[in-house]
Amino acid sequence: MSGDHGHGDSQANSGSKGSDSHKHKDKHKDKEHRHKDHKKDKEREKLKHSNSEHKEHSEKKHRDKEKLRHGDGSSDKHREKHKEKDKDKEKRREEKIKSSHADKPKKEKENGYVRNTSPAVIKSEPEEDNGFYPSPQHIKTSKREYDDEECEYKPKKVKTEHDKKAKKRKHEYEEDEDESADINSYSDADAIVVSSLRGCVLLLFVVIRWEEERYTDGSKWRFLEHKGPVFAPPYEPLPDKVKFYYDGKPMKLNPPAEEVATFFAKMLDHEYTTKDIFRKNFFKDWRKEMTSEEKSKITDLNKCNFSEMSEYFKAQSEARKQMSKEEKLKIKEENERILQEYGFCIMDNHKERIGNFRIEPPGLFRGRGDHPKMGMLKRRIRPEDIIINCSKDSKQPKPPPGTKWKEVRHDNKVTWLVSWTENIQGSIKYIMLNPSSRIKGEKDWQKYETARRLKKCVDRIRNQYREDWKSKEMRIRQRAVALYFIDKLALRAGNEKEEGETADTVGCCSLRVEHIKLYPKMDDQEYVVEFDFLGKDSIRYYNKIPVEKRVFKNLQLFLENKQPEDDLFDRLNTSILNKHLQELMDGLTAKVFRTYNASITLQQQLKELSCSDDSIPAKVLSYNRANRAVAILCNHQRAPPKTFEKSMQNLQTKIDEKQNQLSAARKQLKAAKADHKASHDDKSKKTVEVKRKAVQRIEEQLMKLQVQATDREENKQIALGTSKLNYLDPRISVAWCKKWGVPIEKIYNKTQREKFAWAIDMAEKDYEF
DNA sequence: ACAGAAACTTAGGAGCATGTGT
DNA sequence: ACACATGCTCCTAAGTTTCTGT
Repeated sequence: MSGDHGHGDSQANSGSKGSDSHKHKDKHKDKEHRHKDHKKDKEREKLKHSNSEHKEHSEKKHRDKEKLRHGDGSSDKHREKHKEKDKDKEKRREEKIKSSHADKPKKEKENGYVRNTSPAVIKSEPEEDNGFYPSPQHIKTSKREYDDEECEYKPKKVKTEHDKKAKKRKHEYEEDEDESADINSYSDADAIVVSSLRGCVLLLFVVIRWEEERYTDGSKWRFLEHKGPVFAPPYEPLPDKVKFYYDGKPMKLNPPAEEVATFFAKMLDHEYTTKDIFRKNFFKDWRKEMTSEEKSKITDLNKCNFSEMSEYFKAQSEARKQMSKEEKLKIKEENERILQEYGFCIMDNHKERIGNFRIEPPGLFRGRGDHPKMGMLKRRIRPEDIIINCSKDSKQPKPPPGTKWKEVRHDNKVTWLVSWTENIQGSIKYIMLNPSSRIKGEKDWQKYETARRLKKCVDRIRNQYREDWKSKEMRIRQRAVALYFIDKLALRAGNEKEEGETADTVGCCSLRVEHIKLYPKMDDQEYVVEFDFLGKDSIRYYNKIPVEKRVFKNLQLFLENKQPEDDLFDRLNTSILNKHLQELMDGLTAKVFRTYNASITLQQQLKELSCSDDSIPAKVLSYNRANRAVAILCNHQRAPPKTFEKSMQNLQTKIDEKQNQLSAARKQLKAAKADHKASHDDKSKKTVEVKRKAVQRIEEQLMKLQVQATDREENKQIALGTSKLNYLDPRISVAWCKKWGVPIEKIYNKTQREKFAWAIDMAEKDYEF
């Protein structure tokens, strides 16, 4: 598998800690060989450019391409939080800082490092980005202002009078409940609303949502009506012929124990059913469901044989695939009916799509990465577990016959419709609205507006933290270095987590000593920091970057007298950091940096890569590359598709074929030309034209295939979706499409267009983030 | 001021629907 | 018409931030 990617291996493997990585063969091996090749080097080059926003950071960004997924079971090291501070150590560190601070001016001169920002300048800036919110008039007057003002979603009651365009829109949208309304008069983005209108008696005012009134008191809605959740179907006991064997002997289980056994049987093909923790947790929870008789008999999971059950389920799913068209249609219709009945709610004057109206079915918990609770039983949720949230004056949802809700409340300070407490972590789960809803769209918009406000003061903040690297207080230095990482590397904040409750993953503030390595010199670079840790979802973050000398020195200081499992930033946590950020800019938190850096990178990359001479597919490739730069920045990875190699080969075959076709066509053209030269008649002239066209067409097709191949290769282990959906201001993409004449459908699929309807509606081609 | 709970966003993967080429 | 690849939808875990109570 690695043989054909020669030069990527050393890097890839250097970070692989997995001692039992062989267990994960197919998937894991692939991930381990996320290799570096020329294309990727190019990519990396681009990324460097993309960070020119950080130009005041003197060093260039060197991002290592190898973002490897970490093997399971590699760090079952026992950890102890050394939160108890050793007073002596502390004192010594503080003293060291003081002394190093004392001789700083000298050093600074030596370095020729001059601060170019006078305090006065720093001070003058806050006035600009603090405390200014546009009046309602600002928001209304024009589209441009819509884009450029920070339409801060500080709940101001804004009843919008619409500008021309909005009026037109309103006219279009403002059909009332007449369900025979002409579907064609609705925009694509509202197709979902339209389809929901069919067969629906509910009153509906489709008004353009993101221009509607907001609430000043923190309430999220006035009216909320829905039908409650859809519960998982009840358990259907297995037919008698399907047997479970214990110690080689058939044994009929009672339904509760049988149900849990089927959960295990369904997962038999998964590698994790072989894991000790998984098996242990499962067995413990399974036994809780057994009768005392079963309990006394079944004492060893290794003696359990679930294979008949497993076969049965495989056969069932096979049968489902083989169903006739009619049967499939019937199921589809039933699903549609349920969607229509339970999938929508009325919030204020809109009928809105609900996100997840189905209650999570029971099953075995599988956390990601090395999760201590994997295999535990996720219990069935009953109506008695459910809290309903709706408005007092709405028609309350009815619990299934013979059951009761746990509670019905009317809390309009929150956006959820239904909640319940989950039994694995004891956390609360919610049913909320779809991303296309007004309430989510507005929030999304607000998020990007906050990021844009950061754009205005990011220079000031960067100067500030660079200044803070010199502070005499340890906590301030730590805060400043952490913020630098968050800004430069788009790391997550990194909350503390309860040990033993979840997989051992970290973010910036929770980095431990063992997660970084310092290299005063590496190849031709100085002050290189190597990061290697598991982040959210146990996705490995591996990166080597040169940092400024001062950062490097600080890191050395933070590492002094610490054990590998000690916190790197022992005087810092997310709440301290965010409090600080809040003082720097209203609404600023650590994650805003990720949003800001992602969006600004996209904008820059698009500017750099787009070329008006390009064909549409080439432009789309440029877009995907810009998108990819962001995904790399944010470390959004995916497992290479199972069929990757094969599909790549197929594509290559197609390309080869096209090339043959092309040379054949060219020959024909040549022959036709010669023919024409000889005869000079009309007929041969026509033939030349026909052949010329053919060549052209084939050239285009070939180009398209090649572009496709490039795109796919570059995308092997990078997931574009996450950044597209959560980090990139959609107005940038919309504006780009308008500017370069690329249909929006090339960039966003239907769901995405629904989610970003607000942006599609408001961004013009000159929009700037 | 802090801890724990609540609320809400961000995340990757499974599985299914759809489209495409033969 | 069929097989197969691809893209999309759903699912729900895992984060961050905010709120609440002491």
